[in-house]
Amino acid sequence: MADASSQVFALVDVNNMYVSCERAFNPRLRDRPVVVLSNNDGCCVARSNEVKALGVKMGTPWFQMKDLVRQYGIVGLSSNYALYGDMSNRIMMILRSYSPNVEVYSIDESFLSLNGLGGLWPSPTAMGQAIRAQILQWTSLPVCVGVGSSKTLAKLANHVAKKVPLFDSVCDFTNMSAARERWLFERIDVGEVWGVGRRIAAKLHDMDIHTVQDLKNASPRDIRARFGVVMERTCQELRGLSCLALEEVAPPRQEIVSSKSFGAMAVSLAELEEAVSTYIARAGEKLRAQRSVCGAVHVFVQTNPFRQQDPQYSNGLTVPLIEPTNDNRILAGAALLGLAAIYREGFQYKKAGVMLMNLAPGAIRQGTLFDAPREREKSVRVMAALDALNQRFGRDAVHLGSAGLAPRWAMRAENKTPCYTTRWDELPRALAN
DNA sequence: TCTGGGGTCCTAGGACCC
DNA sequence: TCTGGGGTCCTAGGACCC
Repeated sequence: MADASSQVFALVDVNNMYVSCERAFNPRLRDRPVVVLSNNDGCCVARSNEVKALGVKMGTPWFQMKDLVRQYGIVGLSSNYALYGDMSNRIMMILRSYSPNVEVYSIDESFLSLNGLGGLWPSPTAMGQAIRAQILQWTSLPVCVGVGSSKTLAKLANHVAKKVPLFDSVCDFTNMSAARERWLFERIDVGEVWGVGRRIAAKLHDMDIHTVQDLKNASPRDIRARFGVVMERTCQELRGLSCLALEEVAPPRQEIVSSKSFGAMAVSLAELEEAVSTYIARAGEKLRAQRSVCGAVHVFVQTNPFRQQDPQYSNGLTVPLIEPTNDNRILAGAALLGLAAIYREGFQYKKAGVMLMNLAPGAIRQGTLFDAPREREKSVRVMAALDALNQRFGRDAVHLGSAGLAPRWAMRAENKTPCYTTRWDELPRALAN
């Protein structure tokens, strides 16, 4: 077993994955600026290099790009996740022929352990170029390869491979002179480091830590005091001390979410029920596929936060299950029960979703059928009581459930209203007080 | 008019117990 | 009258990732 100081990792990452997949099957897209769009063709989730060069950010709404689309002939494509998943699998198969130790990190990225493979290749760079050529030939997808003595360094090397043409898409920090590495690190913003997001980058800048080299030079103790153990690890990894191991087998999910924005607003409870039933079916499939049972079902709904002129409402409720299960009828019963409790008339709903929580290992299981009609009637009585309270204390003085599990950005304004939070099973007691 | 859909980990603070 | 302290569990929230 190699010790931490002699680890070598490679990160293989597909350039502009979704766009490249589309181009693989439609060569006419190769010389054009292309974006792939999210659900309902709402936002841009992948950009070709031409579009990045125009300054279009990840997540830009499609309708805000109309001028650029006219001016530069940008092609907008609806996403095709089945295709991307299939292409991903092909790449991962190729990578497994290069190293027995592969961690599939995301749909377009994998870490490889290169430990003990030194004798097979003249250098990691030669291996990286071989990988790149084979993937290009077999799938038409362009990849970049970064090599480093920690995952964080491999990530950073991958960034350099992408940005600096001199490296020809493969960058190896493990065979680079200290001076050259330092020269590079002094010219890369600290925000490019894996684990340093917008907020932390801003704080680091305030501390006069601007470049990768600055962070590498910082004292891990200070970093830990200011940012916690995660950033301390990042700092150590930059110094070449591997703290994050290769995770070859994906652990089972700890929660499973299924949610979607609606193309057209939903108004009635029946519309939301239909959507939520679909989400439960999808989440339940994933739950059973990983052979887990679920201890609680969270359901949430939300109006369109971008339409501030409309009355806003967002709410969520966690319904604990008496016994953990993966029986779809029970999951659906619980979700619909929760939905009935948080549904309010008079709003235009933009989004709904479910989250399966408190997951634990468990076999496929049949449960007792939920007595939905009776529970539903109970929830209607509870909602009547809540409405009475709200009439007495002013509209929306009392909320059911906690909204915290729905997307935060949409919730903040809403949460400023006095909010009474409770769990479904505690509701009768709460109402009695 | 039109604004994605998933996940993870860590921490602080409160409830509760002894 | 004097009014502890440590451990554990849970939740909400903040940060990050793709």
